Amino acid sequence: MANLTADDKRGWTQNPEGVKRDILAVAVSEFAARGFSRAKVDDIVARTQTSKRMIYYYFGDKKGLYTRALEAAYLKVREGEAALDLGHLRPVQALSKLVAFTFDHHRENPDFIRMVMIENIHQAEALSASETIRELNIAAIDKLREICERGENEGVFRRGLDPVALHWHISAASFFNVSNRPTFSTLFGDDVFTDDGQSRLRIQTVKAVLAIARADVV
Amino acid sequence: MANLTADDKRGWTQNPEGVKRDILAVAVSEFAARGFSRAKVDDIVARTQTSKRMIYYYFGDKKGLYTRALEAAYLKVREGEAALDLGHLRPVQALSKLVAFTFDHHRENPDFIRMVMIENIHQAEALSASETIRELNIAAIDKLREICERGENEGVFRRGLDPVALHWHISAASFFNVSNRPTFSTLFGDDVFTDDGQSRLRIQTVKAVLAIARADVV
DNA sequence: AGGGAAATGTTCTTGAAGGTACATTTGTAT
DNA sequence: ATACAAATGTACCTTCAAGAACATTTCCCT
Repeated sequence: MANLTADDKRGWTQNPEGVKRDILAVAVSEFAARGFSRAKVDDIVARTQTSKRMIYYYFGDKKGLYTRALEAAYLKVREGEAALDLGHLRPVQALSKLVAFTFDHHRENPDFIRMVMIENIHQAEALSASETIRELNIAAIDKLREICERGENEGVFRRGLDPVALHWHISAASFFNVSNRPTFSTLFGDDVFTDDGQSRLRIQTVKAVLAIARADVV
Repeated sequence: MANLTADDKRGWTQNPEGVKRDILAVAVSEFAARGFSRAKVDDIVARTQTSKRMIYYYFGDKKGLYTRALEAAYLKVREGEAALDLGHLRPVQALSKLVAFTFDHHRENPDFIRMVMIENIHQAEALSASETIRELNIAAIDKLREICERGENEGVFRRGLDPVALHWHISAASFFNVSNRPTFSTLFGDDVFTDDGQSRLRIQTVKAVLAIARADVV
């Protein structure tokens, strides 16, 4: 029963890649929803077309599956980011667009956010071990660094602007917006999470980041 | 062996309040460090002067202990905030001070931050059930609301400024700074977490929030 | 002083969940 | 067509950890 594409009249068909994809997709969703310990291998398998056996066959153990799921989540998100083209925009516009995009992109990928939350709870143990992910993120910041350089050269951004610090600010808002929604809305209501509220927050976040970057803001 | 204050020559002395405090303090630290499922009741008890029996006697079950630990963490942090006096400052200075204070205060209370992270992973289940905590937070935002009103009246802040949205921005930076340190430093290095880096981030965060609030920023 | 309630110590039970053993089928190379 | 490796199915085992049972001591009230 390990076939995802079609046929199964009798017995089963081998489909290693399909099985792996199937398991990984469910694992991301399950780990993201419940965290490492609360996610149960049996539950993951139940949402799969395959058997528990295959998880251990392909991923070794629960920890191995988790690590691969984390990588898969990063890969998917970074792929989405790669589509963004900012090269033709002036620095201020490019930065504004990057912030707004990141804000929306994080909103659209709650599973990714939650995987990162879980990693942080676990002191980034699995993340540290993954060379793959480190490379992905270096690429992610290069885009921002290029904008900073152009902005400085044109004199519209402060000199000595640190792209990493800027990335920190952009991430903080965009990440917190998703990660802390449960507690925040419980304590302060849902207003900032309505469409209008989110739209206001996005604008404010752009303004806040520009205030840090621009040379003409006191 | 359940005495925290002094004597134990033979047998033991009853000390209900001390025992509860002892358990709660360890529970906060343990839950914050490992999350709900990975925190083990036996481990908590091991760091305590009491026995497992007492946890179930006073807190019912693990979940009950967790809820009380969450409340304890909130209480402690909100107490620290209450010490902050802003009434005599002009709005811009008051807001600046509040932001800088929050930034530092979150840094100094990583256990609280981590408890909130865990709550968010768990969809704020325990938080929703706690009336106590809700009240604490309403009080927390009143201070900010008062600053906003004064600032609007003096014409230095925009009209229609939403204190909750402002709180969102302040929290986002201050919270993310602690919550995402493990993954962020793994991916982008420790620079922003050195004393100098943190000092720069704090200044930038103040500037960013002011840019949102002030009437004279484009 | 003594009796009942509150607090604490000690030991055991049990279920869930991660992981393994063993068996079988499918695909592929010669 | 056959033999071997890869892929999958099924059933079981083991351990860990939450919580309960049972026993004892301390405190307070009259």
